[in-house]
Amino acid sequence: MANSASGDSVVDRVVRVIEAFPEGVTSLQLTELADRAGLPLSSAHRLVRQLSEHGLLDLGAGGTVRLGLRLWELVNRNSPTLALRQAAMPFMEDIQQVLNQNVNLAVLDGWEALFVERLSRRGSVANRARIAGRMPVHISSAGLALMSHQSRELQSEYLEQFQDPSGKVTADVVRHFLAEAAQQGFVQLAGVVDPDTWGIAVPVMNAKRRTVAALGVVVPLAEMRLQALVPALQTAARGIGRQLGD
Amino acid sequence: MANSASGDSVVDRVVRVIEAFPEGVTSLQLTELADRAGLPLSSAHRLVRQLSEHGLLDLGAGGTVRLGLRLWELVNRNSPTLALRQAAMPFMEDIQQVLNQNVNLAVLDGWEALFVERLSRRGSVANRARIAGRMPVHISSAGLALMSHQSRELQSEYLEQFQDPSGKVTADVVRHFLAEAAQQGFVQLAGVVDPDTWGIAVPVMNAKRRTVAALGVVVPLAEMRLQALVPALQTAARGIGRQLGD
DNA sequence: CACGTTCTACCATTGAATGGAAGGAGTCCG
DNA sequence: CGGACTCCTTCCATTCAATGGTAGAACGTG
Repeated sequence: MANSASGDSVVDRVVRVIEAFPEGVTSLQLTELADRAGLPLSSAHRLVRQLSEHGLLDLGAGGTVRLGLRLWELVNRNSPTLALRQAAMPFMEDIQQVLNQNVNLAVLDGWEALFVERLSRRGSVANRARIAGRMPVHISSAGLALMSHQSRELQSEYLEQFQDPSGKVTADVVRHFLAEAAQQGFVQLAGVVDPDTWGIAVPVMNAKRRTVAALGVVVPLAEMRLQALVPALQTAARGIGRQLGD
Repeated sequence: MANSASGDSVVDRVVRVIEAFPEGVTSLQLTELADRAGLPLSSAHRLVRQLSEHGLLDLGAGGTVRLGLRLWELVNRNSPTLALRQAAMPFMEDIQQVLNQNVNLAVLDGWEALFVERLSRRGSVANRARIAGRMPVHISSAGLALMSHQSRELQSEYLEQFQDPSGKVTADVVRHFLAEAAQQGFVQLAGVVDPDTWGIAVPVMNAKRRTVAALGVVVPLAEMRLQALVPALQTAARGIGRQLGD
C-alpha cells in the first residue's frame, strides 16, 4: 500500500490507460477503464483527471472518458505518418478515380500491416482494412508486399516464428509468396481475405530505395486486369517515393 | 534534488514531452526535447526511454526522438475524430471532384478551428489549413461557421475576450459576421486568409442538430459561384450529419 | 425507500522518481 | 593527432509525490 503496489511506473500506467480503449471504441466508463487498465479505481480516477486537465483525455459528464482532441492534434501534426500520407494522397485519389474502387496505404509494424490511409467509394466492394487497423502479413497483399522487400534477416526471422492459427497456411507457402513478390515487384491475393475480392499491392520505396510502405487496391474478383492495374500502382508508388525525404 | 524539484507530476512531464514537438516537426534530438519540455536531461532521457519501450515514442540512433507508430495507431483508431472523418470523406471527395479544388473539414476547439481533414489537388489554389492545424475563428470561414452555430453564451464569451492582434478586426465586425452567418446558414470570406482565395463554409449538424463540424472549400477568388457552391456544401453537410450518431 | 452502482474526495504511508555528476561515444578543427 | 566540444547514457543516495483503501456523495432502479 505505497508507491505502486503492483510494481509499475506512472508511465506504464499512463500507457495502459491509453491502450485500454479497444479498437474502434471511442468512449469508456471510468470503472470499465480502470478494469481494463488493471488499475485501482481511485488511481485510475486520479490519472484520468490529470490527463484530462491537459486535454489528452476528455472527461465527460458521468465519468465518460474519451481520447482528447488535443491528443489527436498533437499526434497527427507531428507524426511521421502524416508526411507519408500527404505524399500519397494525391496519387491515391488518382487511382481511386480511375478504378472507382478501394485504395489503401500500409506500413509494416512487427508481423502486421498497419493501414495508414484508405479511400473507399460507397459502391466499392468490402474491404477489411480499417484506418489505424492491422492485418497479419501473410493474408494481406499489402503485408506481403512490405515483407517481401525487407532485409533477408528480417524475412528469416519472420518465417521462423510464423504460425498460422487457422493452420491453412504453412511457412513454406509464405516463403514462396514472398520470393515471387520480390521477383515480380507486386503481390496479388485472390479471395483470401474475402471470397469475392482481389487484392493487389506494390511496395513504396523512399529516396534510398528502402521500402517504407505498400500501396494497394481491393477490387471485385471478377475485375481482373493485372496488365492495367500493376503499372498504374507502380507508377503511383514511384511518384510517392520521390516525395519521401528519408 | 528529490521527487520533482519543479513541483510537477510525472503526468505533467509526459504531456510536456509529447507537446514539445513544434507543429510539423516529426523528429527531435534528446537534448532539444529536454530543453523544450523544460526537463533535466537525465529525467527526459528516462521518460523517453520508458515511453519508447511502450512504443509511444520511437528512439532512433543517436538520440533521435519521434512519435511512435503505436501512438499514432492508438489515437487514430479510438479517437472520436475518426468517426467524423469517416462519415465525411465520401462527401468531401464528391465535392472535390466536382469543384476540383480544396475541401476541408474542421471542428471547434477553444477559439480556433482545428482542421480534421483536407483534400487538395495538385493544381488547386493555396490553402493555409493543414491537417491537425489551427486557425483563429475570426479569419477562417470554417471557424466562423462553427462559432455562428454555438450557444448564445459561448458566442458572448468569445466576443467578450476577442482581440485581434493585428488590430484590423473589431469584436463588432465579428459579431456582425456571426449574425449574418447564423441567418444565412453559410459563411463566405474573400481574400482574408490569402488575397487571391475565397473560402466558403457551412455547419455540419449531428442528429440532435448540434453543430459538430464545418465543411468548407477554398477556391480562386475569380471563381465566384455562390449559387452552385452553397447548395452543394449544404447537401453534403446534411449527408454527413445523418451518419453521425451522437 | 432501501439497495446497488459508479463517481469523487481524503490522507497517512513509503518506495518510485529525481537529477547532479561522471563516464562514453562521436565530431570538429587547428 | 590530440584536445575541446557536444550529446547520449548510466549510476545512486535522497525524499516527496504517488498510492489505494476507505468513506461519502450522486444517481438510477426495482
